[in-house]
Amino acid sequence: MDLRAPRGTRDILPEEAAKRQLLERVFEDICRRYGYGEIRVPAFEHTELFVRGVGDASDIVRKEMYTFEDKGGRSLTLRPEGTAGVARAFVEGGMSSRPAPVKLWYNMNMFRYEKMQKGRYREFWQFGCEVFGSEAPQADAEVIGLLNSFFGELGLSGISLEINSIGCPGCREAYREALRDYYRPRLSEMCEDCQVRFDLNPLRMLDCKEEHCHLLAADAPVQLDYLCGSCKDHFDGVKSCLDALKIDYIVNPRMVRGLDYYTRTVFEFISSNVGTQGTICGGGRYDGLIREVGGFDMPAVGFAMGVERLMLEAEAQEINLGGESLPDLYIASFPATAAPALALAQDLIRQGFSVETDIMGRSLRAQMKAADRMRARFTLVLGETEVEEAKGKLRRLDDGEETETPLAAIGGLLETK
RNA sequence: GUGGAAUUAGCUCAGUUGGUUAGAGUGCCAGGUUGUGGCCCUGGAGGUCACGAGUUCGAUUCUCGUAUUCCACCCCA
Repeated sequence: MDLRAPRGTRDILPEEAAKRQLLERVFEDICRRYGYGEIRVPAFEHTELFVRGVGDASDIVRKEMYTFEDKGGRSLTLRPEGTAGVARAFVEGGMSSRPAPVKLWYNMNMFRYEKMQKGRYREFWQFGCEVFGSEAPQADAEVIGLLNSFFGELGLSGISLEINSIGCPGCREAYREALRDYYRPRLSEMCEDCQVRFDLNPLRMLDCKEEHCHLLAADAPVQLDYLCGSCKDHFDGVKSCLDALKIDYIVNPRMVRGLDYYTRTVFEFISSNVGTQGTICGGGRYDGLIREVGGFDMPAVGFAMGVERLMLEAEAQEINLGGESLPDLYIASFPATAAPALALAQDLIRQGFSVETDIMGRSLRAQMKAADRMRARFTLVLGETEVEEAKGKLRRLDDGEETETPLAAIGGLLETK
């Protein structure tokens, strides 16, 4: 029996948990300032939600879902992404009757059955935002701007933004046909995957890595040339907003996202520090999804960011995410004064300080070593004399300076020294 | 899902051309006398050498399988 954590899952030990907490705090705070409210949705949903929402042509639905049948015979799936569930909750919770736009953020774990690699896990976490109810390019620009602010506040740099427009269903169909017309005479030269993609989703043929397919893609027609008037205007609107926000971007006409629900704007934030899993964040517009999951027509735009990839990026850029919480005071004691020491520690903890005391039954010397090792700011030796006279010496560990003080005044000294 | 590499102490790694009780550094615990940390010294705990089979008198070492991780694809966050 293998008792290790299952493939693709990982433990987050205290040091890493503290760092992630910092990322979470920064993200939450940014979202709050941009006017987004938090949403939490179930970790599993009816399988059909993801099949309809994410799309049965997507790799996620075709081969990466953790699907199981519960004891009631329902087919359920651990969420492989957040948007479908959030969209479902938006409809089910009657949020479509709230004043538009409705702006939501989340921080949730996701599950995909994938082969492991650095930055790619079977259980992973995503920060995400969704804006419901606005068709305007300003909404697209706002979520991109939020991300840009987020990376900026973390001190991350060198993350490039790529954008594209894949059009609405109308102009996309025109483009699909143009693509098929281009590829049809060349189909026999192409790889097996692409022959499948030809019928299923010819857009995916564009970023095939097979050498020959890749060469053919270079001359293939580009979606941007097939945008209808309103989609073109929309894309121009997004770009001019990004310009106004002074956000650099690269238009990548070959970018295709893996989820079927996207319309018009798609974008990725890409880093070179995360190995081949360089996409830290991906998003776009999904104007048809709300109807797909049972609501009325409702435009929406959002993104999801891989928290583990963000961590790798922060680590690579040597961003200080903190992670250590040091005690203000270590109270050393003797067997006869161990109980009063515990009581004094409790008292100071209730005053808001971080205080450690010996729960190992160690010698004084060993307690001092322990205090040093955990890098406590101060120590106080609480012996019988100190207890009787209700005063003691507060010793600052970095320079050894000692201050005589009544025990009742320790809190004040910890604050000022 | 395809191809390749790796797996020895909590961590980073040596090592065994197949042969008694498997090593280092670091970390951890204790001690270096009676109430004071960092440096230093001494001692200790901790490994079924990833797991399971096979070959062999004998396997941590060779072979196969499995698991896990990593790399390149695929794909994505």
